[in-house]
Amino acid sequence: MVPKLRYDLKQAGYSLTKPRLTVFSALQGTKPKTMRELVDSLDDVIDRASVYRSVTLFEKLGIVNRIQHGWKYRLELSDAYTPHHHHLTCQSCQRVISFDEPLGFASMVDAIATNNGFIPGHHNLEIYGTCPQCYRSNSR
Amino acid sequence: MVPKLRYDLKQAGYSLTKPRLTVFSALQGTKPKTMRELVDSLDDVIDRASVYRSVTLFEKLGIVNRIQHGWKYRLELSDAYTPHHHHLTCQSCQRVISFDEPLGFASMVDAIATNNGFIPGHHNLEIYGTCPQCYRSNSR
DNA sequence: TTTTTTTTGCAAATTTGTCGCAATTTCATG
DNA sequence: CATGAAATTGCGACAAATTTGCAAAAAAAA
Repeated sequence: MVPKLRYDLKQAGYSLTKPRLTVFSALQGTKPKTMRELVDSLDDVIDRASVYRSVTLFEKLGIVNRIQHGWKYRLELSDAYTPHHHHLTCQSCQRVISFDEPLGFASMVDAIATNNGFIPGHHNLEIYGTCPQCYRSNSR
Repeated sequence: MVPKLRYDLKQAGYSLTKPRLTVFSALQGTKPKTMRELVDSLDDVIDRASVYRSVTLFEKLGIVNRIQHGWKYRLELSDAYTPHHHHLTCQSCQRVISFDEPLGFASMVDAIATNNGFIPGHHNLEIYGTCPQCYRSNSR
C-alpha cells in the first residue's frame, strides 16, 4: 500500500513525507475517522495544520474520501487503497458496519452517470437503519 | 407540506415558529444548500444561531439531511418532504444533478440492511463523475 | 387575557480550518 | 554520502464556522 501511495504522490509531483505517511497510516484502520479524531490521535506527533494539509492533498488526489455519517463527516481511504465497500450506519448509536456492494451495482451506477452525460467516477452509498443492539434496548 | 411539518414538530414536542418555517421554506428549492448559503440568504431575517438551531432540530427529526458533495456538505429536505432522489456531482466543478433512483433499488438496499440485522431506514447514493461541460473544456 | 413554557436574538466563547514564514526535510546531483 | 534547491513542516496568528448563556419575545396552556 505504501509503495502505491509513494508512487501516486510522485506522479502528482509530491513526495511521501513522514507526516503524510503518518496520516495515511492513521487512516488505514477499519473505521472511518472524524477529522477531530484524526487530529487528536496525532496530536503530539504532527501539527494540526499539517494534518489538514495532508488530508486536503489526499482528497485532491483521490486518496481519501470524506463521507457523511449522520451529521458528522468522516474520512477514509478511497477504493484504490482499500477494498471497495459501503457503510451501514445505525441512526441511533452511530455504529458503522461496512459491507461489500452487490454484484452489478457498479455498472448500474455508471449507467446512471452515462445517461446524464457524465463520465462515471466513483460513488458512495450510505444506508441508515437501526442496529440490533439499539432496537432491542429501545423496545425494552 | 407545511401542515405536515407542523404535525411532525408537534409530535416531537416542538412548535412551528416563524424562524423554523423560514428555514424550512428556504430549503424547499431544487438545489441542496450549503449552510453558508442558507445562513447568508436569511441574514437579515433570522439570526445565525437560530438557523443553526433549526437545522440541528430538523436533522434530529429527520426533516433535513446533510449530504456530502465533494468536500463540502449541503442540506436538503428529506424524502418525507421531497420526492426521493439522489445526486450526481461533477468532481471538477461541483455541479449537482438530481436523478430518480432505479426501480428495485430501494428493496435491494433494504435487503442489505436486513441481512446485517438492521431495521432498514433511509439511504443515500452519491455518484461522482465529470460533467459534459468540464470534460469538454479540459480536453481543449 | 394571564401565566407558563419554549424559542429567539445577541454577544461572547469555542471549535474548526487557514495562512505566512522561518526552520527542516526531501530529493536530485555530484 | 555530501550539498544545495525545492518542497514541506511546525508554529503562532487569523479567519470562518458552530455553539452557548441568558434576558427578551413569541407561542402554548390555562
